[in-house]
Amino acid sequence: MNEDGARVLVVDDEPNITQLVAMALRYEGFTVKTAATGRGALTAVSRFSPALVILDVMLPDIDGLEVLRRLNSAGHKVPIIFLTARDATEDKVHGLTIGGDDYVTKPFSVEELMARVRVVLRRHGNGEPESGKLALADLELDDEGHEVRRAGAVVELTNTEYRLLRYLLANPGRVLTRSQILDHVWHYDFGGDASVLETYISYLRRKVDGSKPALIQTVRGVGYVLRAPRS
Amino acid sequence: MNEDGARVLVVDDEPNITQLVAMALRYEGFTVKTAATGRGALTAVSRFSPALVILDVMLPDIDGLEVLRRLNSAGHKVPIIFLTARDATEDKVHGLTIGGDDYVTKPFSVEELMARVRVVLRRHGNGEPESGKLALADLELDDEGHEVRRAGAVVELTNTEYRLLRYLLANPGRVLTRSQILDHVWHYDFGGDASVLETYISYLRRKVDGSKPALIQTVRGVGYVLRAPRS
DNA sequence: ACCGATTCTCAGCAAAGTCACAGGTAATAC
DNA sequence: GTATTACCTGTGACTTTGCTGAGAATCGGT
Repeated sequence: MNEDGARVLVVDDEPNITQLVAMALRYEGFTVKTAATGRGALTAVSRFSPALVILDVMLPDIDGLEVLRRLNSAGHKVPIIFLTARDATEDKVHGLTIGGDDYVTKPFSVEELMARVRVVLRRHGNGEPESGKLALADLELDDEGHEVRRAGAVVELTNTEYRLLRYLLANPGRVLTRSQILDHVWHYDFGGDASVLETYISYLRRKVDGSKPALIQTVRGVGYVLRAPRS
Repeated sequence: MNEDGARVLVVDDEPNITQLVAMALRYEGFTVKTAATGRGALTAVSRFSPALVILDVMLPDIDGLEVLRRLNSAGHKVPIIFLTARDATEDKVHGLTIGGDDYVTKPFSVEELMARVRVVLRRHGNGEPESGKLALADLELDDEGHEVRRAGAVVELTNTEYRLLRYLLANPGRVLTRSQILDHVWHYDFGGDASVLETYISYLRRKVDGSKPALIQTVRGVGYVLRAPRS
């Protein structure tokens, strides 16, 4: 997927999160290391020299922004994606992430974070050499422009619709269970009614499948697949 | 089947369940340990370091979700499949299954649970390197796409039909007794009339064998086999 | 603080799947 | 050949699952 797998360092004090993120990154072919503290992050950066750091702002010892400052003054130019709670600090992070950096508010969905990772790595010429496009039959999805086309015509999607479609499209012909989809596309602590998924499938069908042959297929009792209509 | 047999830990307070599940897993080539309590699970994880834990949510001492939390905060990165009653707690489980985790509602069928085990282990790159496909003569079954083909043509099956066929196909040429089949394919507490099986064999014959040479064969007084018609 | 867009809940409906039953057919025993 | 048993399959009631519309809650931008 990535030639040799770009190196990514994930720093968070909750093992839940590092585990979740590390797994998703490995699945996409990256080489991943994790750390739980600011100090740990600093040493890991110099030892592991990652192409990207995913860094929680709140850490038990040195906070994430301080880590950024120290990395900068030590001359390390690694891009960072901050993880931050959705509150006032958000603005502070905003101000400081002027480099190639970015930030994602907790709780995020896996698809959301992976999207940022792709953007940041591409911007640094480090990422996958892939086109950033997914396609199946006459359906195309372009990550760069965040655009979807069916038979050449642009389809306007909301963010959630887009992430859902992207996840399905990234696994063509493979049945994804409800819980897999909910785990990838919805916030990791989403505790709500699992029927949102059905609602969004319904939205997607209306917008993407419309009158055309149906690509989004239900596998009753199991989940959903995206696949070219058979015969 | 699995190279050296990945280790799986099964935790439930009903010995019935642990026995049933352990047996099925051993049959598939896994190395299995069981525990009956949350504490037991925690120590077993550190001693046995399984590649997967199957964990009941309701346990006499520490509940399953708490076990997950403790494992995480202890830095153990083992994926978990939760067993849960089909009620409101289902949603709660969702929020916490953020890793590569999954859940199965009780009462489940063995085939159902094994399907999840395969998915989770594959997702973690731990599982069998197998293709996820089964075949016999011109009959193919593809787990990823949940698709069955006979002589290349897709055969539309319901979920129960699929599980039944899969079980037969996983044991080609081997006669499976009625009770074996009922135990594997139907919910473990299925108390109904054993003649459902005949009904489903009938469905399968119509859909899979159709006009073609019959692969599904009755062994009168014993059970059923799937085997290539002998000349 | 407002307004529009988006996300999510909920409930009713429609469709599909599951299972019990019963009468029919085929195999086996005597 | 007939009786007996095991198995097959059509019918239909019941259950489960998924789809969709309507509207409440939330988010985001001005």
